[in-house]
Amino acid sequence: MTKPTRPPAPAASPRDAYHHGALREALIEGAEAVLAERGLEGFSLREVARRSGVSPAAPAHHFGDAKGLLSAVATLAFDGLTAALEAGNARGGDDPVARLREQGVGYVGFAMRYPGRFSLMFRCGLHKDDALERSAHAAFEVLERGVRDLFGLPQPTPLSPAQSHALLAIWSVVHGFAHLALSGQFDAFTGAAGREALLAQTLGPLLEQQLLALAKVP
Amino acid sequence: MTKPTRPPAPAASPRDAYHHGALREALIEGAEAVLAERGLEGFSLREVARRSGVSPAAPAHHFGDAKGLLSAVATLAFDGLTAALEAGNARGGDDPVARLREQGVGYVGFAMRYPGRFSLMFRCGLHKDDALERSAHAAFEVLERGVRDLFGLPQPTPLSPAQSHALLAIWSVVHGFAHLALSGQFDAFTGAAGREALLAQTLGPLLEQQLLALAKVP
DNA sequence: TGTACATCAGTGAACGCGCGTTCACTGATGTAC
DNA sequence: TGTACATCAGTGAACGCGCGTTCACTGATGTAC
Repeated sequence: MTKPTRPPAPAASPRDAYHHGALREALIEGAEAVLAERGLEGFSLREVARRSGVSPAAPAHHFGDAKGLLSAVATLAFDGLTAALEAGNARGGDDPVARLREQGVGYVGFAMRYPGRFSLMFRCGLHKDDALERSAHAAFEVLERGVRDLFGLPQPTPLSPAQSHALLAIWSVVHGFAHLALSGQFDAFTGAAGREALLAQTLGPLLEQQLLALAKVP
Repeated sequence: MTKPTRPPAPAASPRDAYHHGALREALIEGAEAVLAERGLEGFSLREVARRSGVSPAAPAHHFGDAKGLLSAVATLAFDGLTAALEAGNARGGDDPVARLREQGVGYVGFAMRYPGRFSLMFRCGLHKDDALERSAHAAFEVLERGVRDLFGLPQPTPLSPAQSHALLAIWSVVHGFAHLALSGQFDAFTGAAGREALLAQTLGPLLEQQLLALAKVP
């Protein structure tokens, strides 16, 4: 969420039918539940309203249309991704390679824990308001900072072409890995170990290997 | 398509309303048009029937349900991807790095030329019949053969763990690049040059750099 | 070669359903005095 | 502190629409004789 507008607490009393107080939060929560359970295909404003216990017209009244609600969810999702990347950074300690590797593990871990949010974030056709752009940019910046650390590059210095390619390569590899893992393409590789093991046993070493190789580009 | 069942030629005469002769092909073509224009969200059997000039019940009658039709489209799409990878191989000449790089360019090029097909291929919830699995496996095998060439590894030899990771990394990086490019995430980088320039100016060098680095893993 | 018949691919009108949207309304809240 | 009133967030019944599916049908094709 962009503004920390904390409503006066969502009173559960049935007499608060009007002026819900936390309708926005309730609708976002409902939308996430629908996305998680039915995916974007099965998403509808009426279903969100049903889960949130409000009238069928409430979501459109509050958010304008489905895109508006989905954009709000995507904004929160980007904030969650940023947090996951920061947590990876922290896990990585002082080694720039380990920090970036753990960022990648955090990226894919986020995607696997919240497939609904993840599929939404990179979907075309959202509203792309300021809040969404800002949250998306914040996530990207964490990744870029990690790459700068890898190359020992201070903030204002522009990345060299090869370094820019390395940045896009790292983003692409974690994004593609997440997408392929979610669509079940790796199930043949992992077998009974399950998708959870992918992160520790496959993605970690894979990224380590790639980052060590890329760290040497000019 | 899995079987080369060539129907006796789709006569255009309006008296051939019954026993269309090429209903399967017409429906697949219609489905691709709908996917390209409206995406998977806007897909419906009725719309496909409308475009194909057949009755609303025809698609379901022939394919069982939407999944059946989409699986047929996905199967053809995997065949197209295989062809794109093979074409890349041919462009690459004798250099294993160049061959694999051009496979990657072919992969992303296919995704950008046919976004509807691409988004469909890695969607969960298709029918996963034998034909689909075979076509998907064929595409993967071209990529795996390219990686074997990179490492100079003959067919029966199993890949080392690091080499398997390299295979997954290459698949992930092209897949993620395609997905991010299609969702417009790279537009900020390319600016006016457009997405077409991404392939030659960014993806090629990016893959070259990554492949040279990966070629050295044990 | 010609006739009778079973098959089954595809029709098209009708169905019930869930959807987004409309619209007159209700009632809690905030402000003016 | 108390009253009157404007505002507007949210209601809920109703709408028209496109959807997948149903079902009795039609007519081209293939086989039997």
